[in-house]
Amino acid sequence: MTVTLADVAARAQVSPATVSRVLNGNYPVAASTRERVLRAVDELDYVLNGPASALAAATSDLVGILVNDIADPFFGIMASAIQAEIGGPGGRAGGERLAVVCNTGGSPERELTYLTLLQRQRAAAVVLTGGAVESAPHAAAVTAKLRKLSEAGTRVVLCGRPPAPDTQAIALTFDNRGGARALTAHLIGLGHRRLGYIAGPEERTTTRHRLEGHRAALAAAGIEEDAGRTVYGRYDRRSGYEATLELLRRDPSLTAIVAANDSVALGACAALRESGLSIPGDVSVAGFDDLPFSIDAVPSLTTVRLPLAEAGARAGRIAMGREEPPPGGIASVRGELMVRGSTGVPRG
Amino acid sequence: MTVTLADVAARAQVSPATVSRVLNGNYPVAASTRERVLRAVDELDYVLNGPASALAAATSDLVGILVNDIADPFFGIMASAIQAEIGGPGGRAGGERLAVVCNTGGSPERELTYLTLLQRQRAAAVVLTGGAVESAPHAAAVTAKLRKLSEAGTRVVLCGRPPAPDTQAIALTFDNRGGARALTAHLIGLGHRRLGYIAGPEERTTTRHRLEGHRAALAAAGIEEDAGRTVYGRYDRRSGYEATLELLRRDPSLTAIVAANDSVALGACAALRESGLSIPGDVSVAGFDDLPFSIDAVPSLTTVRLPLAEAGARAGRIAMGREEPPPGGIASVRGELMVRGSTGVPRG
DNA sequence: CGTCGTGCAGCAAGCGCTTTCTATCCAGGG
DNA sequence: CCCTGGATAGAAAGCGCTTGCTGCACGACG
Repeated sequence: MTVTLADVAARAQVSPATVSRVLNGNYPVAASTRERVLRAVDELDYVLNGPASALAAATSDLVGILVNDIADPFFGIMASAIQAEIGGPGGRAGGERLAVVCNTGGSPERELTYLTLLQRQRAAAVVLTGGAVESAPHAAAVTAKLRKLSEAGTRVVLCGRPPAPDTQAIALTFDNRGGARALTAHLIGLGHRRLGYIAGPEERTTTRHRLEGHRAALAAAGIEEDAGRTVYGRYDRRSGYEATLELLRRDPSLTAIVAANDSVALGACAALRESGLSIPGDVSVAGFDDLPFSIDAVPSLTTVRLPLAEAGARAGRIAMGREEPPPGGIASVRGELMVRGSTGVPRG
Repeated sequence: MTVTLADVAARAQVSPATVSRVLNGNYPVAASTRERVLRAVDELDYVLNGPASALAAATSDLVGILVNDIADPFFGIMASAIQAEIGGPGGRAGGERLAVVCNTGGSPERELTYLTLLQRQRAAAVVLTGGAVESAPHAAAVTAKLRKLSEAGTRVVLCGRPPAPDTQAIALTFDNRGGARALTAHLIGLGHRRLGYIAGPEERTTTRHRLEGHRAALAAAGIEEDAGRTVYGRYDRRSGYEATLELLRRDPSLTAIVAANDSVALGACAALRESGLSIPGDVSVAGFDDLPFSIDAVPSLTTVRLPLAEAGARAGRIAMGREEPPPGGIASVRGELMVRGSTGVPRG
């Protein structure tokens, strides 16, 4: 029924071994023979059996990209960049690889299961993007998995995710702490003293680091911390909307709101507007990430730009062994403060 | 080095066959035996060799999801919904499948290559999302590929993509024509007579259908068509920005701009604002898709909501054989007109 | 003119798993 | 007490491909 290597060999009047070598091109084959084989492949419309060759060669051309939320452009942009470098089809010539993105939905179990699935497929490389969940048992499980993957020859790269100690994994981390600190410092410099903070989900590294940066800036300015001014939520618009209402209820005198990311900030803007407050006249708002839509918000969003595409591309290249990993296997990628219309001097 | 089925068998003191059966759970195995095997699996930290089992069983648990642009939430949302149904890890219990999304970047070649790669992996199912490129040779190539995939037992589902005749593929198409028509009709009803249209890339089915709907509404209202009022671009913000400037140059008296999608509409809004025109006071703007950020635009965007998540979920279920395909293998999914702040009565 | 090196092609042994067919065991039934 | 059959477990034959090694020309060299 299905065409196999042997069929091609028969048609080209050569041995299966020769066909295999023509297809893999890593062994001398006479030009005339090669041509004959190629013609046969074409005529029979032959497609290599992936599992069979992966089994025989003990390697596969699968590369996994794990993301927390594929519907979020933050991950989409990184995934897109990573994948462009992996080659996927159409990358640079040679070794066609199947770059696949796996959506964990932020769930530790799914993350682990995907890792197992990729291990099962003997993936050539795996790139994990975005923040990690901080629960100790989960972290340990992931570490163990990553170690095992490395041992099996799978290259592991972390992109926008903190390093995994005791692991061979290369890490490209975002300087969330520094970015957040600069952002809040900017607000403080403008004169703000009562700032609300809308954090992401607890137990996420990204959430913690950004919050720490925010608090560091506060502390540096001698502003005492008020636990009531921090609300945890998710990394989406809705969360920003609700959290803002809550913050306003707790303290109507807030003059600025710092959001965990741009989507959250957009939700915050919506809530403020509906509450009859102007931005930045009554309340300044700041986001994080600088996703494409942020510049289109009205007023446009002050935020911290993360070089998502660049970092992704680099991670992809490292995963393919086309770029030297950073010294020590760890590199920190800085964000850039983008001051725009949504932040201003506080009223009165 | 690596643990194999045989190792597990040895440790559990059973035959490899039994281990396989325990793992696949489709053959009676005594409870005590099962337990012993499972313990051995655990102790040895055994991970099934995917390629090997795919080869032996002649099926794999890979499911491919093709998208045009993974950084675009339009696709992200669909992909996410599809994948949630595929199961991926964490779906419903049983057969864990590796749902992978492949980013074609809108390129026909990459689409084809990915299809081949998936065929090579003997994928269990493939879901193609979004519009197709209309070039005849490409369409023929895709059709041939899809047919071959079906023959090989891969289930093929099209989501938000026109049907592929002469193919077994199930199609869930969006009624782009109808939605676009309703949208433009709404504008006409408001009193607009001079409307600009920013289309997507030419040669895309989605582009053509939306444009056809727009023109149908125009024709129905007896408004003569002016080719100069249509500009082609890409499906992104930038394109909307530039196209708007171009439209304004060609005819400063436009009272409305209909965009190919929401991102384009956002770009249009930015261009209008910078040109000193108010929305919808001077010019009304409408988008398409109703992506999450559209409601946050200021003013919020009038658009056509496409049930991306619902359609994706359904496509996913059909791909898994968990839902009956629609009669005839084709279903049309309607959009819903969302009238919001960005459209209004044209100025005097 | 014999021999060795080189360049290509083929042989055959797996890769690790699934699955058909067969063997075994034990409970009942005749 | 022997036979039948249901319930489990095992033996072994591949699945389609890769690759180390062998085989065989042919030209060059001594």
